[in-house]
Amino acid sequence: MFQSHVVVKQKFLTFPGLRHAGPCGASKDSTIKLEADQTIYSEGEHALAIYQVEAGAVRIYRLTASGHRHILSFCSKGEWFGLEKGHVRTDFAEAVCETRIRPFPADPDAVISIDLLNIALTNLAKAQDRQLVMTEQSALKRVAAFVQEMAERRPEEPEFDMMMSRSDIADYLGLTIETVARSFTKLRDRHIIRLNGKLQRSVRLLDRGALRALTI
Amino acid sequence: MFQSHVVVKQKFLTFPGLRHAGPCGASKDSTIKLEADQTIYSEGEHALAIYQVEAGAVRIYRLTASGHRHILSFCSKGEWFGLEKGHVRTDFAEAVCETRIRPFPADPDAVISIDLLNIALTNLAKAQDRQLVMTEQSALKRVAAFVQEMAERRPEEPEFDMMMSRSDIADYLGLTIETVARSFTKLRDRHIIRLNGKLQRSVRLLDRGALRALTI
DNA sequence: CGCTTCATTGAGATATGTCAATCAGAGTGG
DNA sequence: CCACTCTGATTGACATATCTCAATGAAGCG
Repeated sequence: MFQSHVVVKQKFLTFPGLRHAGPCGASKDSTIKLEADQTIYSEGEHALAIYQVEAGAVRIYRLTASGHRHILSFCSKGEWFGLEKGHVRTDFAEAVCETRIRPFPADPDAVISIDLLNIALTNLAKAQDRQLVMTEQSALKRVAAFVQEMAERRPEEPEFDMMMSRSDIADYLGLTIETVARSFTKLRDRHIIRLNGKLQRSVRLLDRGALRALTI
Repeated sequence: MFQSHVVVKQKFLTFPGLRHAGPCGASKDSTIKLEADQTIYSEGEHALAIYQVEAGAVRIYRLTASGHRHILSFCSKGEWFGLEKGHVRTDFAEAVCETRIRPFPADPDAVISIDLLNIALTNLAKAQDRQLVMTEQSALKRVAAFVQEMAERRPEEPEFDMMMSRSDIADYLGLTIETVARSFTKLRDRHIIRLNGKLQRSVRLLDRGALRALTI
């Protein structure tokens, strides 16, 4: 058992984000710029920092013993990741696309102002919501829930870019790439969404009601 | 944004567990005795307390809009539940069998000693582990993972009682009762477990290695 | 133009859901 | 004691959704 503040001090003894001090590394405002697929941290590493996404998206995943990748969550602007129970990373974090993140905080004293409990509870709530989505048997519903989740992150924009590949989505929803593609096709054929762009990752919502109906 | 300690004080203004002050209610050592299936709290209620299980087991679940029950977690001896992000319950908590729980803490000053962050992170880690189990496509593997989870809670005992019904297990693993029963039969036929008792809820592990192999 | 990558589509195999019947144990009442 | 019922678990037969394997399509790039 340990107290929150003790944990904090243990976690942030050293300046986080050192591995990113390359050409794509931290600028003087302490944000870190990442290219697509660049690793932020890996399983087994010492957990030195938590991060907040400033732009782009991050995937948090684990590798099963059988070598399958399971994506636990996607984090986009404003969301926090990297808060762990122990001092060792249990998962991997990578940029989905060109991304900017902020390690937080470098200063052990400043960290007291971060509400770690709130971050943990927010992530817990999301993990629980996802559990419900995963047990929805229908692949179409899972994909619909995913689109809904992505759409909610940009409530104002009529069209948005999902950024992640079909493979990412499949590993997130526990489906195969083919089933994900078929589900997107169904949503398109039912005039619920329109897909645009080279990689069909740009989504325009045509029928929010129908989408929402699928997620319930 | 709020600080942990502020949350604590808001959460515990009143003495928790008032609804349990019946014949099965709190004794003077503040533990609460519950019969099987007795409700601890329900969705929509004001969150007044967190709880620790002293004996028995508790199921935490949600009801989907379509009326399906999804069990988020089972909590057994020593485990904490009822810590929520907001002030309103988002799920239901019920005793699986005859159960004893301790509301914690009644005193706003004593609560400071509870490591809420640790509880939240423990629950988060469990929720994430479960995500991996849920996306294991094979029903047999999910049931094996469930048996493994139950067995780990009693590492010393050669035989243990699962307490929960096939229906509970199905709602936990995102399967049907029939598939759960078939999976248990397979585990029995492969001499991995032996099932005993009227309701076949008592499990004796015959081949831990084979069980573990299924969960990987 | 060939090559690569990512997405889509098709055909067949398989696991799980659905519906229905049966079984085992406990309790109840005659 | 025996028939009856009730509950929870199991088993069977069939339908179907998703996975698997394979082919095709579309866009970018050397």
